[in-house]
Amino acid sequence: MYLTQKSIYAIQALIFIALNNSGEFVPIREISNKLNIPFHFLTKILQVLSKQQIIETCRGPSGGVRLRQDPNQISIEQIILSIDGDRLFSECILKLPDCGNSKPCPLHDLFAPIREELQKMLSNTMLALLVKMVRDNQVKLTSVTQVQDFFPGQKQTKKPDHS
Amino acid sequence: MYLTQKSIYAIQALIFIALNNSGEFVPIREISNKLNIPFHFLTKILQVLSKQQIIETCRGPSGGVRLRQDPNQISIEQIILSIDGDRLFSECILKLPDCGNSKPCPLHDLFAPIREELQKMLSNTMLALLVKMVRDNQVKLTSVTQVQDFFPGQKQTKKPDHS
DNA sequence: TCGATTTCGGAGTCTTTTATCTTATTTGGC
DNA sequence: GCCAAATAAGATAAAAGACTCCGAAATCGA
Ligand code: SF4
Ligand code: SF4
Repeated sequence: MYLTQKSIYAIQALIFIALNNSGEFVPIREISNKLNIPFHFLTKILQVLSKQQIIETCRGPSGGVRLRQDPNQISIEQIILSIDGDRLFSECILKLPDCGNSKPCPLHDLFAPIREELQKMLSNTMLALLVKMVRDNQVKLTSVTQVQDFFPGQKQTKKPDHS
Repeated sequence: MYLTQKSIYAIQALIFIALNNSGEFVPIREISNKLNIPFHFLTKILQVLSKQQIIETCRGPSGGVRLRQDPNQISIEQIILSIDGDRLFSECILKLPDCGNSKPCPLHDLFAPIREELQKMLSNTMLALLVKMVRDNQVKLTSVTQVQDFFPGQKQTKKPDHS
């Protein structure tokens, strides 16, 4: 598994939060319900993202979470690093006990470039791009739900580019 | 983690077995000792490789395991597929519940090419290459041991290409 | 044949990850 | 002040992965 379940949930949740970036706080319960993410598990993940200054939280009625940074400034790499650390970008494929640059294992020279390419791709992909793709219904955030179902009254606040 | 511990052990063990491809059987206990792989765990891994026709086994005194195929015909991809299945090459990075080609998730188009490149690299890398690199001491199979320590009397049976 | 050696195969244990439950603490509105 | 709504935090449980144990079966040599 490339990412831990935590990172996967974090990315999905942040897309959902960014979809509703009207400045209001989104309740964690709503994210949990709409995306089918275990509630208490999700709260702990969002607490980490809060400490990393990616989101801010507010307790009490009409509380919840919202982005602290511009979605154009949040890379997927950054989200993964916040939750999983640099495991995905530093771990090798063979994991020899004493590996490192000084003692490369058989696959090092073949694998390192691919790992770097993966990291570059993720650092160049901003949260805003994923949000746009979901908003335009080019891709789906969950298996059965479309973006209109998340915000029934809203329905494409941006100008529809087609049809 | 890219590979399971099982696959990592399998690759390391196969390199070790191929290093000693004199036609004799290598006892699993020896592999376990030299490479610091838990013995009973390794036993089960090798049983799978045996069923996959990659190695053959022999019980009793002077028994053990040996390659059934030419190391030039065994790809790293094949080893991984035997142990882990195609998880590494089919799983997505976001793992949406109902994902697939028909309903791509936001990262699909960005991630799929990298995953394919990884698979291509692993299918093009044959066990024999890793064996050669270890034999030439370009890389190490374990943290502290060199190839001479594995087979003290042997010491470069192939003609030394350098020095 | 007998005993030692080695793989085979099933069941069980330990550890990490994932998920749940329960109890605080904060916030806003009346 | 009081209640309801929401996050914070710690303890607990379930699931998966990694590893161990034990008895059985095969093989070889004396
Ligand atoms: S030497 Fe390279 S490929 Fe080998 S374990 Fe270390 S980082 Fe991974
Ligand atoms: S759509 Fe593609 S990237 Fe998304 S979960 Fe499926 S395979 Fe992975």
